[in-house]
Amino acid sequence: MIHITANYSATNYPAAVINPDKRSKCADKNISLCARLTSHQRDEMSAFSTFKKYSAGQLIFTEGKPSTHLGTVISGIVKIYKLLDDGRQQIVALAFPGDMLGNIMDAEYNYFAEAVDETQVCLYQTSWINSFAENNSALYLSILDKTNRQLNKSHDWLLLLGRKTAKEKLATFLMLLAVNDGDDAVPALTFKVPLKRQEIADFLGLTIETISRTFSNLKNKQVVREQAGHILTITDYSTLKSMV
Amino acid sequence: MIHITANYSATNYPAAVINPDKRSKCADKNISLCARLTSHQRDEMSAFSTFKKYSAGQLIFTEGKPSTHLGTVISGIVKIYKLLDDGRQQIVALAFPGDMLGNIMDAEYNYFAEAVDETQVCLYQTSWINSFAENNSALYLSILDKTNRQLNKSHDWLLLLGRKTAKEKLATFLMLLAVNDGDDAVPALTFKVPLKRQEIADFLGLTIETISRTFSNLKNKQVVREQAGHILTITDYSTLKSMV
DNA sequence: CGGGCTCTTGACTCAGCTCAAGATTTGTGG
DNA sequence: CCACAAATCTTGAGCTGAGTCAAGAGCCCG
Repeated sequence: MIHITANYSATNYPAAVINPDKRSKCADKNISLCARLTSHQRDEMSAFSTFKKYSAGQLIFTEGKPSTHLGTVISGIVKIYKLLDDGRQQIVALAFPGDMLGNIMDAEYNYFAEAVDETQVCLYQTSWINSFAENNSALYLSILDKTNRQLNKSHDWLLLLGRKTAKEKLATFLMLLAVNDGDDAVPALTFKVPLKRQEIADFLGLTIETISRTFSNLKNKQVVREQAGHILTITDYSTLKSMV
Repeated sequence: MIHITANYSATNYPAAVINPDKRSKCADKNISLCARLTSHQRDEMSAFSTFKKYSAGQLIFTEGKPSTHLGTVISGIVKIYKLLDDGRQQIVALAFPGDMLGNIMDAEYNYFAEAVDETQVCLYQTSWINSFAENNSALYLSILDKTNRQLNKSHDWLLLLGRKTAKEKLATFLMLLAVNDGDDAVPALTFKVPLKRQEIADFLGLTIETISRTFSNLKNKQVVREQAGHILTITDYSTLKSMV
């Protein structure tokens, strides 16, 4: 662990547009990394956060580049993916508001992070985080918590990729979106599917054609309905759930 | 985070055989969780560790059961897996010596951990770990480091399961074993394949027959050789590597 | 309203699965 | 140390779920 005591000002961040509204600080939201901190510590962290906006398709992190920042998604969705040499792609996670991006243990980013739609991200310099956390171990605990959640989700997805059929994969994905868009424990029955067919394919380890056919199948069986703009409605929740 | 201040003695551990050689403490090994601690802290941790032996096939953790312990593999190999209702299995990770088992953030184990061969594990009560780490944040950092490594490996495996062919999967698996059995940066060219065909299948998201055929294929192409007892020799390293 | 994405659908292929039968290895008891 | 039963592994034959290739339809945005 190298602690670089250097320039903690809001420079040196990945290229994108800085939100002109500087009042919007991550610490203002309860979803950020500082949930476990006191309000004083929170203010301190907030002062060193950078608030940024990315539009759909913009890269936030690049695999192999020096890992300078840790982020928290404030709004929007970020896809985390890896590539094989020949271009085959696998989305290894989706980051929703409250989810952490990057890590403080590695020298380089170990995946690509790309905004799926209009996305707001709060960024901290990893060097600053490391210094600050040394005297505020609650922050380490927060980061550990986020990392552990990501690991659990990865494990679930390994089971999906390795052992589920195309139908089960798509059903699981739709349930995930429903739960994510719902309030508390009540899944949403109508929501926007934020990913394109190709992205869903890259998340589920399938091809775009299989996604399309499987969607058609679900529509024919009246399990889901879809309106223009990828607005999806689950019309037979119990059947969908039983496919997961 | 609930800190249960209770009985820290060596009771309440998962059922198995306690090593009669009580002198063998985890902290004696450099591979344990306490690598970042001072020798004094290490002694303290050591006093609360339980050293246990598991024979091949014995369960160490059971998914869904209360998460009472955090472990470190001292010797042997542990398979971490998840199950679907109908019995389909996916090994989500292999834990080699030095690797951590379990977590301190969740109330229940979220996977099965089973000894692949004769395995020695060092166990700490999660309640004790949480109390101790509050005043020794280096321990949180160690756990974060281990968790982050596991996450990175999971991401690599998601790419493998979602996007690689059977040949590429097996080649990747064999390279992983070679690197793991090698010294430093030099992979071993001859090593024991610790998993049975069915376990390799469950790790790579394939069937036992496909594993067998793919092995035969590698042998026919003189890329590997196999002796009794699953002793494998890589005879054409560059070809194997190019398949990864 | 037109051009470029994105999505769907059809026809065909094929990697990997299933089912089945033997072969080989391993573990155990005498 | 051998015998032999059980477990594990290999191989073949045929099948099938998902991939590939190709064409056309829908839809978004300037």
